[in-house]
Amino acid sequence: MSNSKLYKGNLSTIILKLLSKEDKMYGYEITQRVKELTKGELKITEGALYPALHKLEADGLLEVEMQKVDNRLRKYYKLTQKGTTETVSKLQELERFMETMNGLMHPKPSLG
Amino acid sequence: MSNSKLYKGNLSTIILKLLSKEDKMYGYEITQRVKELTKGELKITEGALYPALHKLEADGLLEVEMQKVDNRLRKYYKLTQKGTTETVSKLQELERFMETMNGLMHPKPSLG
DNA sequence: TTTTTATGCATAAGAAATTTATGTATGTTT
DNA sequence: AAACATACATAAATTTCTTATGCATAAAAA
Repeated sequence: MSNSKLYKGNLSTIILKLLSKEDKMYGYEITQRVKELTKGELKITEGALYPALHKLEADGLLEVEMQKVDNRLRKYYKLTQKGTTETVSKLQELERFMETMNGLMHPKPSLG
Repeated sequence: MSNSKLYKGNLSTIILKLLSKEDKMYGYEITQRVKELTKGELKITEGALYPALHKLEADGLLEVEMQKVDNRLRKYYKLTQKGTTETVSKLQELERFMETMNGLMHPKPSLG
């Protein structure tokens, strides 16, 4: 991912989230979707994306289905059962992280 | 930092933010303050904190002032001019990141 | 009174995630 | 013919963090 180092550690969560509402996606599609959704703010690099996908597959969270379209090979990924479960917990973790960071950045003055 | 890998890349921003409203703080104090503010969610480890402080100092964002309290040595850090400027831009970057992540996690269905 | 916990700093080895730089290949646009 | 878009992949280097130590003083607990 370019643009910033802030996104570190969230790539797999982003991938899982996208797949949780799309049934199946291929790598290049993911990079484009993220670019769209973030209005160009977040650009996932291939060097980060593909190893991440491979790891998610190796961990049993994603499964692969090859498909040839227009003479180009696409590698479609979809969530496994385990992946679906993991996605829920990863998203909860992320929400919690966001709240925690928010609490740090905008602390309420204690009333004590 | 323990608990999660999500916080990666944000440690220096957290440090700068705390110092921006405190004039000066020492390392141990920072770990305790973060623990308080996050209700124990985020625990900064020394292995992460001290190298981060040293880097911020090396980059000219922080300056040091030693002080002996109760026979124990404290190393107080405070923002330099450059550090104050950097803090503003780092905080803006973080806000933007949070909004971007939010947009990814809770996309508004396009009306097109 | 000895051990644990708290305070306070520091570094070093290893792991994890990413950036940057490549490489291959096809198809479309300029 | 060259550049750009599509589509995958890997490898070296970098950054950042965890885990494991190490030193030192002081208070609390066993």
